[in-house]
Amino acid sequence: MQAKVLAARRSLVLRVRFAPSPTGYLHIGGARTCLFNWLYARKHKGEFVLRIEDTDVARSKKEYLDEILESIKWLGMDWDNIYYQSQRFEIYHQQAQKLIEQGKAYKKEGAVFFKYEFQTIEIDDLIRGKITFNELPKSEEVIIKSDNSPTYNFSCVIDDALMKVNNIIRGEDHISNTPKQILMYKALGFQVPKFAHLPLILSPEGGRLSKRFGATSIREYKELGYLPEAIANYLMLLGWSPGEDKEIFTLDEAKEIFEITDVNKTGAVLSLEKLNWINSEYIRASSDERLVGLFEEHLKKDDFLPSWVDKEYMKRIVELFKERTVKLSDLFEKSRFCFYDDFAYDQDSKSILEKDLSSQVKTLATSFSSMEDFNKENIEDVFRSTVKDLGLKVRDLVHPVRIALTGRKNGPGLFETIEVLGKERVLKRLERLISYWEKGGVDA
RNA sequence: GACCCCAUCGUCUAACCUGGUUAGGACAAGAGCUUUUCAAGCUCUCGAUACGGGUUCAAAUCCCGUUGGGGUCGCCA
Repeated sequence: MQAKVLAARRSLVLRVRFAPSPTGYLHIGGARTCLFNWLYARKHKGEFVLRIEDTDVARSKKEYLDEILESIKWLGMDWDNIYYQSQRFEIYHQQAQKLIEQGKAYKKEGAVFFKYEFQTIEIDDLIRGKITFNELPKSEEVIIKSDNSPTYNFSCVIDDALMKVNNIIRGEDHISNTPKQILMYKALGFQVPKFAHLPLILSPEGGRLSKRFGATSIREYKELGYLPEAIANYLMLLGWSPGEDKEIFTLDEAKEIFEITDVNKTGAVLSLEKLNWINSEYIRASSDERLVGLFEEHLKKDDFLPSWVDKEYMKRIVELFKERTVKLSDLFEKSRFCFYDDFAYDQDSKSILEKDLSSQVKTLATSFSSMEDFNKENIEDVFRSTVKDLGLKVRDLVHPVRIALTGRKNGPGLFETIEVLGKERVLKRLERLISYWEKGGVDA
């Protein structure tokens, strides 16, 4: 009795799944499909199942599986159940046998074919409404291959039916699989689930996101320095909107209001510009501690971090660059001068160095060297009064000094930069600029 | 080619379901303010209902067609 009640409850609860194949890394498109499934399950207090479609034993790899699972978690999702198709071959064979016995399938050339008759098929799509197929290209379909493994359409139907997946949310590229699958549901005596076909993510050139487009896997985006919340946020925005002109929102907020029926029908072009903007918003909103952690992790991985660097120093660098960081990789790139002295002066900054100001910079260095409390405010006071005494404008010295300290003409505020680098290194770098002028424009 | 899906600024979208908005927002672009540069921030500008027919007092919104774009046509998933 108890079991019966449980079984009834089990079929009532909303159940969705994400079914990745471990033959590659988790793709941007797959991640969004996963996201929408997860959101829908959480919104309706349903169950989110992960089903690993590893029937292609030759192409499936543990490395890919691990990465897919890790990416899903990294983006902020979890799952209630996980199944592996490679462990369920027995089930597929039983179901195929059932069809053979009923005369709905037959063996040929070592494979099992499912045979069906033409009929009009209607899909009641949660996103698109009614989709009608008036004809089908074939009249039979392989369900068990000659190597005994099930085909995608067959194992998919069996599993969705037996796992009681009652809402199938997947990419639009599966629409044309749906009629065959519905025929299989019916032949096997299973209840046909509801379908929702998501629009595809398109590349800016039009067409599918392909190899021509730079990064396609979640893992690559992580390595490029995108934050998981930013990617999840951006992906949700592709085809769905929380309304009220809201664009920056978390998974937690979305899972309260997400509705699959609100998803758009139109394919969405991936825009790195918008992703970058969202990422920069999240970076600016991140705590310094978190950024220091990520920064450190990255620099250690590349064996870049000098041993004298401590957490406090990292934090000051983060403060310096946070506001002008789009991706974490920018932070890594732009802050190199904070760790090493061996940078060259940028080609396009050399024009600023054309005018020889060696004596003025010497004066500045002297003023700096006699300072006791080398903090931002004092540095600014000393800098401004020195410049005034020299009869110069602030900008006359700011630009050359920035190049001396960072190698570039653009960067964070000069006085903050001077403070972070510290007196010793600042003086050393000013020396270098002076000798550059004395040697007639040759960098040491 | 056959079958199927889709159509609002360059891009993502709101308004579409339940016809009545100066068709709104964001990214990008351009201009300005601020300023030691860059960035950020603030202000402003540019910019769309693919086309043609209906239905209706009224159409981005409903219907039909055209055009355009996309997807699928594997013993891959």
